[in-house]
Amino acid sequence: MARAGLTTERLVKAGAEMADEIGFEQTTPSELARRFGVRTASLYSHVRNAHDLKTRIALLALEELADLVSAAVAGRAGKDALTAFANAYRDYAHKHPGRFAATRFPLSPEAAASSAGVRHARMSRAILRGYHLAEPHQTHAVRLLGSVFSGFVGLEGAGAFSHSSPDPRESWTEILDALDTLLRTWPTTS
Amino acid sequence: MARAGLTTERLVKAGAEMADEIGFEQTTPSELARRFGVRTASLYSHVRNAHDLKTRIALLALEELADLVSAAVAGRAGKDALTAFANAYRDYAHKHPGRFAATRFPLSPEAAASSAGVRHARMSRAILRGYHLAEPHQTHAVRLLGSVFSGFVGLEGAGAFSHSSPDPRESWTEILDALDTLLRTWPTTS
DNA sequence: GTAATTGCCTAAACAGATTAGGAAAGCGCA
DNA sequence: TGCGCTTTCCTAATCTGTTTAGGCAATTAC
Repeated sequence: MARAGLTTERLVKAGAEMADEIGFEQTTPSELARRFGVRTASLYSHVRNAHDLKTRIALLALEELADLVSAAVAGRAGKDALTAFANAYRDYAHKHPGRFAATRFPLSPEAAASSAGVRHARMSRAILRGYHLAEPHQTHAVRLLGSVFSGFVGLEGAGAFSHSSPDPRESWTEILDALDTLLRTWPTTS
Repeated sequence: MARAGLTTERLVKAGAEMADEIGFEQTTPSELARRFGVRTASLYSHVRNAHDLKTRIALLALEELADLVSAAVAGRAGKDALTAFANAYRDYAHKHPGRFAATRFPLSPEAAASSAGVRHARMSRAILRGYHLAEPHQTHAVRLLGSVFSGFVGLEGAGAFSHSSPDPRESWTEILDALDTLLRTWPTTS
């Protein structure tokens, strides 16, 4: 019988594509096996279990996202960098909804430590370099940016903006304007 | 054999408590049946299926949250109302993590229409009344507030702030200050 | 007290996750 | 080329969760 050529990497890659097609929740070992034309049990030599598969997809997505954001931000500063970061993030979520959902999969401390989360944190701080915020204000601002991006894209994906006008893209643009203004005049009165 | 006294309402209520204890994902018909000391199949006279159970828990949580936020905001205006809204929201997520997760369960259009989502939207707009923003800026600001609250609490719950100082509460306070400033000086230059 | 109703049961089918052990494909090496 | 070793995928089996169909017993209504 011809072999299917399973490897951990191919499974995770295919799992990520599957997530974009049918949703991260529905990305299960059995469905993945179906796509490779093998029995479910055959995956277990390459992936520890269902949770491990999802973790690996999450790590892949975090790396991809970090690569894209990093490329988008390179050579930019100030508001230019802010919008490049934000748009790269949002574009990724739109093009790869399943992978984006995967980036929200709760990681174990060990998995989180080996993830691209560190790169994400560093990039957020890099954005703020042009705004000259001292600690602890910089950390607060990093957290605000993360909250806005994560929250907006999450709500948009959940359809929270679907039943009201105007188009979310207009809100996105105006919100980025507002954030830029806010960062330039951050109230450091604590 | 003595009856367990199952009703849809009791099941949903218990399901919500279960979600807070073991997580919304783990809130399944079989586990719920276990807690009531009945067979899983017995639930199916009161709840259509697993998805229906989760939807009902989500609707319950949305109502509860709307009640709490509404009570917190009553009689307040401006920054006072803003922080009351925000804190009620965040407190609920802390006290009821499972229910809060349930509020993010994707609802069908019909379920969403019959949900407390409308109340949430109305309350967000009420908050902004004190800031005198004209449309479409008010809508953009509503979406920003929703994004920040949802994003911050989501990230906090996922442990995204656990491995860096300072305490998220400090960020929360400073972010609310910043939002207040931002809303009072919203850049209407579109 | 009996009839109708309702509530929870048993039984069964089915799908997904996971483990153990087997057979055969492909590789390294004489 | 052919031998054995390793790896890959398989079968078989178990367990858990979801869901439907049909039955008996507890409650309610008269």
